[in-house]
Amino acid sequence: MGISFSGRTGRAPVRHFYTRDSWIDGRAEDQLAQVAGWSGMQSVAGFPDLHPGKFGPVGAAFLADRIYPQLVGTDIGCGMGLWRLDLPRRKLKLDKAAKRLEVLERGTDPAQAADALAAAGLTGQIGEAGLGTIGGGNHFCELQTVEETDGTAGLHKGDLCLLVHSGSRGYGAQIFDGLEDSWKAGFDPQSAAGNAYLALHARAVAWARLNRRLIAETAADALGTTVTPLCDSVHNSVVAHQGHWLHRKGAAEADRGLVPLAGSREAPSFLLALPDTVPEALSSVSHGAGRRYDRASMHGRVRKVRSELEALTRTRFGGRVICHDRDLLIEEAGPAYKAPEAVLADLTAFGLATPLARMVPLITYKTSGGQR
DNA sequence: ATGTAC
Repeated sequence: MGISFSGRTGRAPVRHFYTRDSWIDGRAEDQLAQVAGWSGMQSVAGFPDLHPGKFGPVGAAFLADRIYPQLVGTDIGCGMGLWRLDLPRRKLKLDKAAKRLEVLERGTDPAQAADALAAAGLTGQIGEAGLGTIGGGNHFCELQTVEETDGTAGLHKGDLCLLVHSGSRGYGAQIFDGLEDSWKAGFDPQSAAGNAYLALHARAVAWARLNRRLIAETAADALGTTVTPLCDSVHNSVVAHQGHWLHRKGAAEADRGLVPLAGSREAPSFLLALPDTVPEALSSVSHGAGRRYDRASMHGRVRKVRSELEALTRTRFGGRVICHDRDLLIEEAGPAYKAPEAVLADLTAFGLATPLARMVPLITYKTSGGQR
């Protein structure tokens, strides 16, 4: 028994929006319960892509009367954007396109980056380095083709799309790392520290959004075409929500209409429509399939012989994976992820989402760089 | 997650 002076005492309610059909790591559920006991926590929602994270689980939303930067993490503003490519499938030569996407390695050139940042209202102390680059980990730029759709989102069967998963690169990390350790672990939103963090957080979100757009535009330009934006959804952030602070960690915004649900290089992705009619889901929804196996354990699941590594660069859709970093190729292999179909089935069963389109990967671009 | 800490 204890006394808390910050609103709710005791454990916040935890709602999970998944069934036993979506494989959930018990350690992630332990993390969910643990965070529900943090000071000022009001309500917690876990989604079917739930998996363990560093300070708390990924694939969850947390409503609190305090701000917890560590729940957002270092990659403030990370998200997924989907663009339709103005290029017919028949004009696409896979290997040639894969080669052309190597321009993504360079990022936006400094002069153009400065202009783009200024146009986005981002001036002053702000990182230009890294703008227009994908980054590491689970980030990618994926060329996909629409296999199935009802046409309502302006997509048609056979259309080409770009799904970009990236974030605020060094800029967001610099903001998080610059916080006092005690602030990382939570602070009062009314404090000067709270306001300073929220201002920097807003800049990182804008930076990350711009980054995804520049990646899509650069990729389209390299392929000799242009893009039309469909949606862009942030999944690492904190925003004001019903008089409290809503933290999303690997959870997409369900109050902005459409979001992409990323599959993997070996599984389809979906475009979702979101009714946002279930208050306990905290206006949030899954951002992807979610990890099944952690990075370290993936190394024990792949035999490091040339034939097996080579096989990881070809997908069951006849697609290509461009990843010249051997460790990353293994850690992000298809089997590392849950089945997005199971995640989608749970989301629809709980009334959180309706699929509008199903896309399969043709080129999953990670990096042309060497080993790490 | 990070022009990466140990």
